[in-house]
Amino acid sequence: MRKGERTREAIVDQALDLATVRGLEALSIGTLATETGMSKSGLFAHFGSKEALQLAVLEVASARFAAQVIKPSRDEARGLRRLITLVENWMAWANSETLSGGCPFVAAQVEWDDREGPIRDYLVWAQQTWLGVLAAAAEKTVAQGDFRDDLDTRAFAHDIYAIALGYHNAQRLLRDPNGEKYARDAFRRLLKDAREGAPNAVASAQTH
Amino acid sequence: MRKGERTREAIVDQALDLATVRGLEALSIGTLATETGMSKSGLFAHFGSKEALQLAVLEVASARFAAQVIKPSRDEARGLRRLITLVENWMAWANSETLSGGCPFVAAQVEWDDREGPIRDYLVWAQQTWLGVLAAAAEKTVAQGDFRDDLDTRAFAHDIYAIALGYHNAQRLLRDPNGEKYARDAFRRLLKDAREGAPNAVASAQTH
DNA sequence: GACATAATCGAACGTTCGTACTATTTAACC
DNA sequence: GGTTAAATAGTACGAACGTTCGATTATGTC
Repeated sequence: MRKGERTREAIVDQALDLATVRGLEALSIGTLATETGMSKSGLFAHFGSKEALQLAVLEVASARFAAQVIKPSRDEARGLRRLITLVENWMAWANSETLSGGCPFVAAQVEWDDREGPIRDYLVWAQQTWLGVLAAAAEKTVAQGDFRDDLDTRAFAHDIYAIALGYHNAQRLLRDPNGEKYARDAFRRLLKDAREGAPNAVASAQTH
Repeated sequence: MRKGERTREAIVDQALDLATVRGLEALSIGTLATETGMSKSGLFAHFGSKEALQLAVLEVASARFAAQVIKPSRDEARGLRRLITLVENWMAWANSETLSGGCPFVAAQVEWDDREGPIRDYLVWAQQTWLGVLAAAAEKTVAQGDFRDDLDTRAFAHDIYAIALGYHNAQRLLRDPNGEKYARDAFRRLLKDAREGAPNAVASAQTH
């Protein structure tokens, strides 16, 4: 029972790598078997279906995202500080060298936005969860008086997500050297707008 | 020579429809043949390769984009008016019922951002062109004094694109009823920021 | 209407796909 | 170390993939 889990993990790791580059659907059991040095059937036995393999890939991607983006942000004080760290970590994640093909969720979300089933459901759930984390951080920032209190935090989270999508596109497709600058400027503007009229607006502006 | 062109167009039209839903790579000659009531080989003869078919699909998508988004904007006065119309038309395009699977470029861009070849090249060119159109409209708006003259119009175009990506995601994947509102608000903020300190800032604000 | 050519079809190619089954090897436990 | 179960390999499957080729039908032209 031990060996199986280890190889399964190794398979999924490699599968994630392959999926970020080629896409989650183009991920094939045959090439994955060759890449891992296993037989097709031996590899297949770990999952039972391609869909289960794809879900396993998304799950390990979620775990990595949580470990690299969300978890380290807990070192920062709740509120604005943590919110900024979340975005900072997110940008690093999208550019991570361990994800040779960019953020796996961005690719999968576009791939599955017109299909029904458990994969799509998982993607929606994952993104809603992530937007919830961002919105919660914004909520806390409002409570601390660093954002104005009529801020629509769901909209705010959506806007951050849009910035990240633009960043991903500029980096991955256009290879625009200004991509990072554009994203940072957009985020700064978003923060400024959220701060406008906040109780601590002046003090907050001083620390930045 | 006439009949061939007609059927070819019909094929590509149907192919575009299929590609927006399933993706440009998942577009298969077999299913496309069934869907059009043709034989696989008869259909194939029109293109000579799958890649040529995919390029043909992108070309017709470009033509439609030009016809539905860019061309009608020429009825509007150059500058801010036209810029707003461009974005307005773009949002309508992304939601167009003729594109049952959303904007074909968004899907293809994510699909090909990690692959080399003529398809990727075309996608980059198409997007650069579109960003150029947006930037040119912004440039004109600056020249007319409706935007501040230190505005980075390339960055501005990028930001609009990011908003559109967020809009597409909210509509297609999340099916968020607030998606449109979020996008419009973000665009309004972007305009406001570009207007800040512009020569005609007050007059411009009055017309909105 | 005959002729040339364009358009389409039918059948088959070799691969790869996901999956199913049965062996065989390997690892875990007493 | 032998036994049992887990893990992997082997083989095969039907279907779909893009592509080729030769035959056949439809079209446009004189």
